[in-house]
Amino acid sequence: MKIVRVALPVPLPRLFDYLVSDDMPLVVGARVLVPFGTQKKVAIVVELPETTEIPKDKLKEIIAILDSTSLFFSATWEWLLWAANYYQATLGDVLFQALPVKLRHGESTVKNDRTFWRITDEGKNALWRGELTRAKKQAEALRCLSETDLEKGEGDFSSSVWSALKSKHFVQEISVQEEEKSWQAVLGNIPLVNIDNRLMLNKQQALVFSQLMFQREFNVWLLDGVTGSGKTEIYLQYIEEILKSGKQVLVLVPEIGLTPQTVQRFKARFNVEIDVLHSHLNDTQRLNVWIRAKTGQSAVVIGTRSALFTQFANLGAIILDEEHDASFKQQDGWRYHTRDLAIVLAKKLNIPILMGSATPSLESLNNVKNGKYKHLTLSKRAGNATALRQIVVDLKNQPVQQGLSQPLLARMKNHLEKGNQVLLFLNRRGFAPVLLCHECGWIAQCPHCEKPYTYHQHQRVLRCHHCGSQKTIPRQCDDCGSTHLVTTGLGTEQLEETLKAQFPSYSVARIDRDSTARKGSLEGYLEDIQQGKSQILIGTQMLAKGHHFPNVTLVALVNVDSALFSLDFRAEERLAQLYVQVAGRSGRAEKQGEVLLQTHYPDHPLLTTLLAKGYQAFAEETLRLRHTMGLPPFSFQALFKAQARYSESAEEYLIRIADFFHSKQIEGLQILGPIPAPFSKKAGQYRWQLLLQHPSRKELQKALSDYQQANLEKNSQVRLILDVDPQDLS
DNA sequence: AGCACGCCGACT
DNA sequence: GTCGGCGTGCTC
Repeated sequence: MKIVRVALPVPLPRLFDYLVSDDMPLVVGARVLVPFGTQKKVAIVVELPETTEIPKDKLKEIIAILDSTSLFFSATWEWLLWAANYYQATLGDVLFQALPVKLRHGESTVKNDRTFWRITDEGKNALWRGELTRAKKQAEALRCLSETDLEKGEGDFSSSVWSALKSKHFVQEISVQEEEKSWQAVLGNIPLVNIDNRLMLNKQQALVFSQLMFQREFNVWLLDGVTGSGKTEIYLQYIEEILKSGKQVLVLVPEIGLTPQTVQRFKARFNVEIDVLHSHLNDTQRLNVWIRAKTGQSAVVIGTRSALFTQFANLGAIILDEEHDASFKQQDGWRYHTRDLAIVLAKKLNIPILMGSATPSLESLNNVKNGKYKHLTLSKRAGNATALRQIVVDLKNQPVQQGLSQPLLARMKNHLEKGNQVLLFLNRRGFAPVLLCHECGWIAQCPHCEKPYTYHQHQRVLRCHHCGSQKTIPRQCDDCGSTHLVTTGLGTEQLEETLKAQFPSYSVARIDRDSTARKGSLEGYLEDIQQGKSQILIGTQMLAKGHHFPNVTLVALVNVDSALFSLDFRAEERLAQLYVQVAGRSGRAEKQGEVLLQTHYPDHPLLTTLLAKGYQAFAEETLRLRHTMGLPPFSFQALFKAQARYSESAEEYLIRIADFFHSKQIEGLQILGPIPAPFSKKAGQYRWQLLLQHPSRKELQKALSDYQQANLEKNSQVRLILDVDPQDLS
């Protein structure tokens, strides 16, 4: 008997040892079926150790071997082990999340035969004679089949329709054994590219492309291009080069970027197999894409963050669009950043990664500065665009109704009466309310941290989320003595109500996480907007990306102040990105576009820089500020989040962790907190957080692994999440 | 995460 | 009397 060490899909930070008879062929990276407690579980072999510390009588024997070879290529395997270590995740979590659901449950990696519905002669006759008048759906399905076979599970007919047709012998199941042909073999002599769809590059694009086109080795390229400057065309032509060299390409896009139009543009360009990993796929379809990529049948895979874990027989390049996008950060399970992991993968595979954005993250711009990334710039818009009018509304001393100023209401009325659409942005997510003076703009700040206090409505206190101190709500402004103190921050629902009352003759659509929670409902909303069914649109960041609304002529950022004075140091960056994207939305059509910002601080230096000099200048100034304050990217962070039924247990747990790090006396390590999380009570659970910060990534990593090794006593009452490189501090 | 075990309340 | 609620503890 030999020993086999496996990872299991359980949230336990350790591996488990089993026995297997000597003659059983077993390799690292293969799946096995093991007894676990009273149940059977699929596990992944991680090691074949000589010895074990587990007493022999406790070791159980594995039940079965599920794979004869590793499921992972060796570079991918090393990459996943690295990722688990870096993000302090369990190997079980990482390895299992990297597999399609069907493989997690032990299904075979050999693709099932595809089954199709085919019409029978009886069915044809029935259709001819016009039977099935009482079963409209069945008749419709038959009509579809009379044209072509339909794959099981495809199409919009329910399974009950098919089973009814089958029992009438009108249809039969046809099973097709699919050949595993590489995409090149399928392509054969057909030309790779549909030349008709290839666009002519302008001078600037051609310059950028000439730098890229022969790149085959690891390098990070940041394609910094304004909206409409033709980034996608650069991607397409670069993909063409990679495909010509016989290699595959992975294209990663933000959640919102995977629209049918985007996919269509890729499919229309190339005559090769392009697989799309979108949220509507079922488990079988996902498994098929995984198999097709791993066996070299697909040439290009396009998908959102989880597509990063697709394995490729021969990957030649990674393209990551909208590099700055927040949806690339996985926020549950193990918390990885798609961009950062993609770069590590590219390095392991020694292939180039091309990232694009009109508003690159400050992290990436800093990496350009220090020479880690190569910078490519597209500054010219391909089409002609009308200039955008910027309007800043100073809210000081303005009558404001539910966050809406008179000038804004007047502009809205004006645009609506011309038959145009109006878009209001409320960047509520991640912003905590602050208390400010409506007359002079003074902000209630913690005297120790010089950070704004967070306004807690229920407890009627101001609390500093940096040091945890709190104070009662002042009645007067410290600067001017005015008693007119207001809070920023209002929800999309509240805004919707107000607007419906203000503009009763127009229809209001609200688009945020809540209203689009249903799968696919976003697409529906977007279509309604395109068709002009709603005139007033309320949205969060998700509306800003990639959608073109030709009839939107006024875009308003309702809530600029909460971003300028947020606890989260990234709020300004996000505001700037939102602003630039929004500006790109409007003014693309023939109609003159306007962008309106509401603020108590029209003279805020970052705001004036952004409006007068643009994103690049804003980014440089913000980076300088981050540098002086020692914030990322000039330091590295790890955030412990604790959730519990009782506030005290969450707090105490984090205090114990904080004490551990204090006792280690690590030079340069900042231990901030624990403090209550900005929205500290959610779903009956209290949330606290503890932030670690260190100027060296290595040192921070060392501190974290010390913590992991110390194996502090757990508290089953408290749920703990560790977020390495958090993107969201609230 | 599951799942068993165990100890208390409201029901056929 | 039992069914089932969810707190606790364990998984090689």
